[in-house]
Amino acid sequence: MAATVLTTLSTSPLVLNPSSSASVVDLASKGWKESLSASYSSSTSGNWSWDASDQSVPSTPSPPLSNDAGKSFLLSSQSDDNNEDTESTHFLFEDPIPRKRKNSMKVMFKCLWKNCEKVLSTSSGIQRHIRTVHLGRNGDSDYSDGEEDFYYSEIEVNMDTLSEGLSNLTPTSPTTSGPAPVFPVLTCDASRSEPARMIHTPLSQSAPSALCHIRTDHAYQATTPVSIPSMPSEPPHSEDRISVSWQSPPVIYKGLPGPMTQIRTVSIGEKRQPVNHTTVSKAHTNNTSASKATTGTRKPRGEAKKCRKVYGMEKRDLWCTACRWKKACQRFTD
DNA sequence: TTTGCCGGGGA
DNA sequence: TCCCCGGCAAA
Repeated sequence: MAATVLTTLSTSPLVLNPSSSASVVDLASKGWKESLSASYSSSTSGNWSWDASDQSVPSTPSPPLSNDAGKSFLLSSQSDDNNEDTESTHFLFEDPIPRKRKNSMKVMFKCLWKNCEKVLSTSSGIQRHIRTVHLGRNGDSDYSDGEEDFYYSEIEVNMDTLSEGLSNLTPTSPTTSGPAPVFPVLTCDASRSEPARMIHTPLSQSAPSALCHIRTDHAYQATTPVSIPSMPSEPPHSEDRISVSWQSPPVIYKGLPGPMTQIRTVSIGEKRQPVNHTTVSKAHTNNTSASKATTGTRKPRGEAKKCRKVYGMEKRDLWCTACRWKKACQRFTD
């Protein structure tokens, strides 16, 4: 294995700096074995535990990556900065599409299990955590049926503000403002594995609003039955169950004071918003919902289906007159 | 790119 | 007043 790695490294164009080869050799000779035997942190007290040693990714849908090539990438990146290795590993192994790195964003994986806020830096780590701690499975086995995917979510953490956030973060109240977050009610006690998927709501509903912007990757997984490895014991309703879990996302934000962009707080990367909101301060969180009014008196587009959407262009005679005249729909009002 | 609809204008 | 449509902005 080590010889293969070294051979790959010697031919890899990525190793441009000869001075780094020493550490590479060092890592290859003694470090890789340790890094492969994933020792996940089983601390239950800390909400922010950093699992830097875990680099095996047993059950991700990533495209197959050559082991040798992956190792060479991994080792060469390790030689640069040890703190970066988990991210670069994640960068290489987790995402088929290279993630845009903005400032110092870091992708973490947060356990969504009730009363468990464990955050790990690798998906395999969080999967193993869920497998062993919550699902009661053998932690040594890398076998995964994919169920763990439903119990953790990917979050992006701005490392610039993480240290600040850590000082304020408490296990019981991770929010700084706004309504108390509703953590995912997975009803694990009733019947854990089966209905949990069905009940699993879009993750943004459970987003702790202080530091995390939870991506809705699981919505994709939920609507894509292919992504769930088939299991012999899996009941035949799995697809029905999965499709039910996809609710219309805008429902989540009803009753909240402003557009959804306003409930996102500041310390997380501004992925969706253009220039206007990037410099907003921490105290400037929820009550800026009127900022959109600066664009004019145009009322925001409603969520309801309109005549055009419902009937289509070919049945335009069924539209309400307002829709026919390109006015605000009167039939499907909001 | 599609969709909702404002604002304006013709009949 | 009815009807149509250019064009803007949100999705």
